[in-house]
Amino acid sequence: MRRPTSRPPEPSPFRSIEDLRKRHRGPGLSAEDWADAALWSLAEGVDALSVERLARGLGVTKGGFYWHFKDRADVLQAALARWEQLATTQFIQQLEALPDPKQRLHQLLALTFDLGPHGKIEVAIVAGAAADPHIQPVLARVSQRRLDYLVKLYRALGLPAREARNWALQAYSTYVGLLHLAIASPKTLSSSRARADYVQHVARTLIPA
Amino acid sequence: MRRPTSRPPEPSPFRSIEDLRKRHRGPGLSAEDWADAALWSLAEGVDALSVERLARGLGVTKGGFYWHFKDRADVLQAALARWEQLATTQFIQQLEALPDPKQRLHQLLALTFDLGPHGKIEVAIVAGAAADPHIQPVLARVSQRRLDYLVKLYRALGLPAREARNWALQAYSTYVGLLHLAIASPKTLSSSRARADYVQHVARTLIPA
DNA sequence: GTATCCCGATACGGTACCGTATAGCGCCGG
DNA sequence: CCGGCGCTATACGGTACCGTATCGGGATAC
Repeated sequence: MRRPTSRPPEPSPFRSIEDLRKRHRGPGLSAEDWADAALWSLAEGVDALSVERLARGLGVTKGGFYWHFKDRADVLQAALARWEQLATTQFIQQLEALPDPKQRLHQLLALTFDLGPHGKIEVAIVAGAAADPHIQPVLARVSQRRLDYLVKLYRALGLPAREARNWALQAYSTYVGLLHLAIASPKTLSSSRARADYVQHVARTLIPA
Repeated sequence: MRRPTSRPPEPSPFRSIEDLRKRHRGPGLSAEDWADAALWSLAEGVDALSVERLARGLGVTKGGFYWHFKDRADVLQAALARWEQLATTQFIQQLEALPDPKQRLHQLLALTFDLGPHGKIEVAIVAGAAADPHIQPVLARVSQRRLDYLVKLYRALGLPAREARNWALQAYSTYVGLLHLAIASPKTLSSSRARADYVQHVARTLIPA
């Protein structure tokens, strides 16, 4: 690793348009290419993310890796930073577009319980790798932000602080449990019919009013 | 590994009284000693369970390990078999002692939400290592049995099959979510005051009648 | 008191990683 | 057109495991 010239402050997980332009002028891989590959590799488990395996997956040797990153923890952190962004800010901003709190809560359930394209990553990180020392602090921040947002939603429904906290905890726990079931009991809730039925049930019980 | 003489069929995780008597006649370690150590080591994560680390922890070298077990997967399976017993049969039998279904459900919540001495192992396996290839099949069986039992409980309350299934799924998801929070957000619900409050809330919302 | 069983010590070869060092190639700017 | 920048290939030494083989010693059983 020499990395003598320019690199942005690095917590920002998305590059600007200019950066995207400059990309791929040569056949070489950028730091973002490695970080992206690392993020997708994370879906196979944290242990699956190894420098040499990453390089093999990209069709190169690990030679260039240490030009971009200090070590394995460095690229892991970069990948997790991108996920953290996806998992909190971006997601919350989507919901903030809706006006009615109750509507937001419904939308929240519909969105989260219908695992999207990033679902595999979400499952792998939250339900599958929570105990990893590298994951844990990131997960702590993500959970906190999600819980805080849920509390805010329930408070907007008119609930007192303590009640809102309990509802938020329960709602988030239920969500995490669903992620867990994707691993522990994949055939349960495999049919979209059963899923829809379950979501409807959860929506009834998790929205107090 | 020679292991030429007696060893029981091995899925049975608990030894008989006679076996316990015969134990510790010499300073040597028995297969159960290794399996116990493996189970406790599991609380530190699945990767933490390695043959040589286990031996170091027991103050010996790995020399004798392969006399008892075929390989690492063998002792892991033995440890998980013991946990599977604790996590399903024994637990369910405790509850079956109570007569009233509703009472059972309350007791279930009180017991599970107050993580006992085996709580660390439960958290580590269910919330921390679900994705591990060795854990996954065990976890699938455990989840299935727990869910089946919950469905049975809710049906005993008079709910139709479909409803009971949804309630059972939600109840178990909420429980798994709590385990997850022990990792992802340890300081939340750290005070027994907040825990009790939350359990009470959950009891209210997870018991339909 | 001796044989046998149980189990630990030691040593070995193999795999999969890690991080470092160094040399080389294509491309782009001057 | 050429030097350096960006990136890669190769090679190396180190760590932590794995599973195997073999020797040895203490306890027990007879």
